[in-house]
Amino acid sequence: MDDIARVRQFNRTVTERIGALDDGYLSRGRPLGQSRLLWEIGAAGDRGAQLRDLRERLELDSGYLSRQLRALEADDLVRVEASPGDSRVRVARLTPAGVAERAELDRSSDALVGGILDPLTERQRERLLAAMDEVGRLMTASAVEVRCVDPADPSARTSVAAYFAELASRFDIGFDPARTRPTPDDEFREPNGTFLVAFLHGEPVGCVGLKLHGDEPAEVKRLWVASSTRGLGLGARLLREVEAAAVALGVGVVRLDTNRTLTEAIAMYRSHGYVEIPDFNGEPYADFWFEKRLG
Amino acid sequence: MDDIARVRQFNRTVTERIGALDDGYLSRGRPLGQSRLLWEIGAAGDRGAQLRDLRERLELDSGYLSRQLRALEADDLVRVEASPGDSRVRVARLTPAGVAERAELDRSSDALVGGILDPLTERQRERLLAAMDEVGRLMTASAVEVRCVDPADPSARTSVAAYFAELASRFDIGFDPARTRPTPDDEFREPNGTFLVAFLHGEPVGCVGLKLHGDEPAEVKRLWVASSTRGLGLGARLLREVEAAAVALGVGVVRLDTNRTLTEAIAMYRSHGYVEIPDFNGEPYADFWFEKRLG
DNA sequence: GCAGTTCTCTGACTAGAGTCAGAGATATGG
DNA sequence: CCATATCTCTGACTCTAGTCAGAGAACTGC
Repeated sequence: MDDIARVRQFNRTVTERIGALDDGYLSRGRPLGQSRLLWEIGAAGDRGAQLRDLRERLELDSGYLSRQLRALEADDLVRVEASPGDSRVRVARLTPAGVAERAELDRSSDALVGGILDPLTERQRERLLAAMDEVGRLMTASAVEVRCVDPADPSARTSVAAYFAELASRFDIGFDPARTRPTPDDEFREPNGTFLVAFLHGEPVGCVGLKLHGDEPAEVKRLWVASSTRGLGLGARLLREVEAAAVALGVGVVRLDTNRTLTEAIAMYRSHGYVEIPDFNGEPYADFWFEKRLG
Repeated sequence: MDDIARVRQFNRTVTERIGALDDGYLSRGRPLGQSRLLWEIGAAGDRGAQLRDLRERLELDSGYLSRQLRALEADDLVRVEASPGDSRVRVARLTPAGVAERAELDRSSDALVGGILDPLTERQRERLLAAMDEVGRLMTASAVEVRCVDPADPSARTSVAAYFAELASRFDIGFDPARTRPTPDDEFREPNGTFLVAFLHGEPVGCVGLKLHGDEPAEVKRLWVASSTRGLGLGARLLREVEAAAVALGVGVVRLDTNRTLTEAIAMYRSHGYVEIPDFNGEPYADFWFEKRLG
């Protein structure tokens, strides 16, 4: 059976069994959309959910959301009030009856999950859960999109800020961005370089910069992966993509520096064909320097 | 994270990514239901699909199906004709345009699957596919339902017939049901015994019989698993369930006989606590006899 | 304080999915 | 051949989901 047929087969089996999980919501005699909304509002807890957040998260039309909320209010499950700060914004909260109803939804969904797990032996269950984790992880990995982005773009800014914060927490000597060798935005822009950001559901979850040095080897910098997406092979993917971008810009050799506390990164560089070289840039926070010949 | 949360997490990730596969059908500007129907009719090939089969397989209302077909006929994708044998029954076939359209649907669905697989490395892809196979297999296993059934029920009859056919093809000396020790239906009925059938999507895919012998050990017979559902642990499950049924009927010890060519079965008996004993029943086709003390 | 923007709501739609009752044609068992 | 069952079709519905335009209140920057 070829790859595509295997995915299709998976699709059939899974939608049939997992689709039943939605029935748990339907079984409470409420349209699916309203149940989902109820669940989502409850997830926000006591401080309530702002309507605009709900709209964005569930991708609902504003008129549609409004009507759904009205229906839930009519059943006394939800109360919608103006936000204290900005009274254009409205906030939805569950009533006690709504909280109870949501708990009930949870219970019937749990029961359906139980219907999948219960017929299995302990060992089968463990294997199923492990395989589910693997599928989830790899499908998430494949949902990540890497795009070339201007270094002044908000997504690049937040990525670099997160990168610096990460360094500050990992380096045994702390990290002060002012002490590192500065890289103006322009050096990460073509034709001087490039900057890639990885997005998952529209949120930046990783980045990498490339800085050209004329005929000298180019430099890979700011390689960062959000802690929420570790273990998806995203670091390696960013490295591959930045190398491809370098090749496209006519680069033959890339270099980078790294700190001794970033052990996974060091291992990754080594396993991707990077070889250690002497200090080439005098970066104060670096302990190791690597180089790779491309193509 | 507990088991249920893991399943939920899987559900979220998978429905989001896999749900996109349905969009491939929608993208052809036709309602999803009609595309699915088109696909299903095409799967039946040249001899066409009987409407009643389609109705059952897709669980459609007869009026609804009729209308959908009319729409497909209007687009000249499908032709519906009376069945030659029984002209109440009607048969749907794809026109050449329908065949082309179905191929197009396949292609756009392939492209979406590619969108999941392509961003991954070769190794990740292999791990994803293997995990998908595992999830599919175990979810199928958990969808199997084992029920106590009357031995004269059609599901029991077809199971036993398949069991005999299997023996005939596996035994090196062939198998003639007339030569084996006969077991009248009544001996598989309470209070003389019981008969369990495993169902998957309503179809029998396995069975096992239990025959009491008063104070003597009870006998497990007709343990069969359809070749389509091998590797799901269904044999072990039937064995567990028949043992539980035996205990419920007050049985303390069960026995069974088997043929030397059924090596997986023999291995399974051993690993489930069965110990070899001398011939206890003189069954002509048996080479090994086993016993297990229950509870 | 005014122009423009943001946020929510209402009203008026469309489309797909599915249900139900009953009619009409065709087979089957006695 | 007649009563009964099977199969498909039509007409008349309902519900959910979702879209679009525009009104009105509240905020923001100048």
